[in-house]
Amino acid sequence: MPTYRAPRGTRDLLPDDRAVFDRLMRLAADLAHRYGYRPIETPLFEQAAVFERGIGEVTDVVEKELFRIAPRSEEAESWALRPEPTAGIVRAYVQHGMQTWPQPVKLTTTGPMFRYDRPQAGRYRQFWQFDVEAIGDAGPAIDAEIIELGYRFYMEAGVEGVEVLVNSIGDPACRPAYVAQLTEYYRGHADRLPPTERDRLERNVLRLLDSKDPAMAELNAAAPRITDRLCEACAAHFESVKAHLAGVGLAFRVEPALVRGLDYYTRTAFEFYVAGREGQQQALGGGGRYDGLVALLGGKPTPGIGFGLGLDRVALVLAEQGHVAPPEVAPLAVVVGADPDDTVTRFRVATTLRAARLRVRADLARRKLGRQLEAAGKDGAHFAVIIGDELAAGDVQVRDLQAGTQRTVPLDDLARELARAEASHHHG
RNA sequence: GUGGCCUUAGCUCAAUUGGCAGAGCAUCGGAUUGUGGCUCCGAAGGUCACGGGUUCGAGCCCCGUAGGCCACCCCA
Repeated sequence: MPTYRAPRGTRDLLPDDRAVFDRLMRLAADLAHRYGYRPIETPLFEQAAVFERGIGEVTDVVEKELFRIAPRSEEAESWALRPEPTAGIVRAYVQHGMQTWPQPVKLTTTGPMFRYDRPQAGRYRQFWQFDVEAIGDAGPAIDAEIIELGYRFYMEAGVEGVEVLVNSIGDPACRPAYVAQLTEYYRGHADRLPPTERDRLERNVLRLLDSKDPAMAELNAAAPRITDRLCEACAAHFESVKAHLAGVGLAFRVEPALVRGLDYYTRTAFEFYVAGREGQQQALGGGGRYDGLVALLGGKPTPGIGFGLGLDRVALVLAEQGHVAPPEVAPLAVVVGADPDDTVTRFRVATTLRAARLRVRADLARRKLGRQLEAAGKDGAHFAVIIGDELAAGDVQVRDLQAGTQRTVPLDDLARELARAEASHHHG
């Protein structure tokens, strides 16, 4: 029983896990770059008010999941670890006057987020998101670009069975009326609401729509739909988003029950979902438009849209779908020696090869040659450089561990020979 | 935050109605001392998650705690 362990809901990404994340993060960076989004890095923590104001005081994320940092006595600031990246990025947009940059400002970041949830498979207190934001463009085309970018991430990552769900949740012009109507509808059927659902009626009516309670199915099917109650501007925007998606052949499903957990969303909401897996962590990512957020955080009224994709869940689903981690890049050569104690020479030869920019491991453990070669084989190294008595004549043995062949090479030619072998290996 | 199931070596798992904690893999070492993969031999590795209780005796029964998982809640 270890004395110390990783905190609840966190985990260590061991080299094999980290290799998967590396690949995903490289793909994320490459895709964002391809689409013209520039990397940004904001702090892992912010003034708590950034999240309280931005995300909404009465959301679950702020009410019960925010990782608050106890303020030091001499400081008034109340801080919290970021539960999502958008609020911090928008804060940076306002702070640095990005409204004077060419609009829209297209930004991306990938990193850990923190939520004080009860952990489960695919649900962690520290989790990684690939995030993309376009701030300063109200048009529907950018919505489609972002949705398509997110979908492409899953495709290029190799995730199978990703579905794209889209909806419009209206704006301040039409949503209040819809919410009122929906509240009235459910109140009229209050006697049919399970107790837990009755609580949500007053807190967040929209949440009733995506209830998993079977008792709600019939009631929800007959509930008024936001897509039927959008104002003219929102309806036109939504139609255009769908037309843009159809224009690039991207399959999507309109899901009227798709609502978002954070207050700042307006109009377009979307989610990437993978069906048919064990467990309920089927939402791989999601996002939406947040036309009110910049103003909420002290900037001029500025539209924005973005998404966050959960890398932990992508890694989980990839593993479930049978995708294995890419093999670690094995060293080109391992320097071994007949004299177990002569680590000086092994270290020196390896250093020379590394200076020639070759990927070389030195076996510095004091074990006999057979064990050194065994370890080199397990490493997957292509060559073993064997140092023995030939060194007196300025030679070493170079053994091809895959072919089982071996030949004498002058130490002076070693780097050149290995470099040539590596080049021909890569091109052959 | 609610309920349920689970926790034995680094990993995957055994252990009779309560009666001396084991295997495979991995690790390290050996097989007449300068050659890996195969094979054989050996070693190390455990507070049976942690803390109490019952009992002559607890990995096994009871209570609590922690962690994991599942369903909620929520979301990525």
